Amino acid sequence: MRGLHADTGYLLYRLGLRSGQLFNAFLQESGLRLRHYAVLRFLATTEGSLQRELSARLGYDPSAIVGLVDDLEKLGFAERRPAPDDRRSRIVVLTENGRAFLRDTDEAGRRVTNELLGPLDPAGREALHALLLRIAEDGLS
Amino acid sequence: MRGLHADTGYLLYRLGLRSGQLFNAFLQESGLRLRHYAVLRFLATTEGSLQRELSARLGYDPSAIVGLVDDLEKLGFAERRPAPDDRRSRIVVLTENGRAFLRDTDEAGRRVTNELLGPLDPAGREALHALLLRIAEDGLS
DNA sequence: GAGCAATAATTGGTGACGTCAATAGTTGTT
DNA sequence: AACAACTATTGACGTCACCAATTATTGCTC
Repeated sequence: MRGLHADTGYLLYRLGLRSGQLFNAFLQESGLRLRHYAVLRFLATTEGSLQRELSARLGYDPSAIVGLVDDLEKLGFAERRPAPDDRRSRIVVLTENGRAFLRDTDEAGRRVTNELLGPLDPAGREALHALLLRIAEDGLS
Repeated sequence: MRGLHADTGYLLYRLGLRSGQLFNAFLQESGLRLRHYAVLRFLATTEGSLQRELSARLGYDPSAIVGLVDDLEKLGFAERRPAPDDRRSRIVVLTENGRAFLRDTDEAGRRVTNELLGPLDPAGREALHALLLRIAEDGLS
């Protein structure tokens, strides 16, 4: 009989949970949650994105994007702009406040990752990241 | 500005989600979910365990354990027995049916893991598992 | 150019899940 | 004998993933 942690998939599941919890705890003081942060980080790479695009790239349901962008707009971190070529679409862009927030929290985010990856040396972290990326590319954005 | 997948913690979070979804899909036909499966697998390693112990080792809230063991009892995969030395405690043990279920689904579980780790060669999987184990030992059971 | 399928954002509902507070029964301690 | 600590349990609340339906708009097609 295989042990509890003999399965890589199960390990991933459990560690993913813990990772999400750590991130959410760190974001709590900002009034945001992990999902908001993911949207912000994605917006920072795109110079404006359709909500449909956010949904596809982040893997969140379109209906989830609505509320997330709502919250970010309320905080002044992002805003919806009409798409010039398609009036169905909204283009979500990062505001200057949003950019500042990302700058301010960047270091704290790193601390969280450090805590999570505690027992790993730099080489181990590098290796882990590379392996996860290879899995993620197969299905995730 | 760091990219979306530049952060190992976030990657872990997203892949953990996907892993959980895959496992749940595979378990759906059995009427169980991932959490039940985790309990069964843990029970298979212990020859009887207090609910309190299940909670601590699996990281689920004590109140969650109640429902999980209820379900497993209904399916005949586990049963509660009174603890001889402490009448507050119940000892949860795997039944023969539960053991058979684990045997039957073991191979299907491996298939799920294979799907998840698709792009990785055996050496990569081995390395990933070792790295995850080292992280897991620091906090998880 | 009128009708129609497809699409973007949105709303609403359902079930799983993590978390916390409270309770009943039991144990150990003082 | 009284009281703090502990086990299992119940209940409530908010978040989240998932799915169906709706509105406004676009592009296709006949």
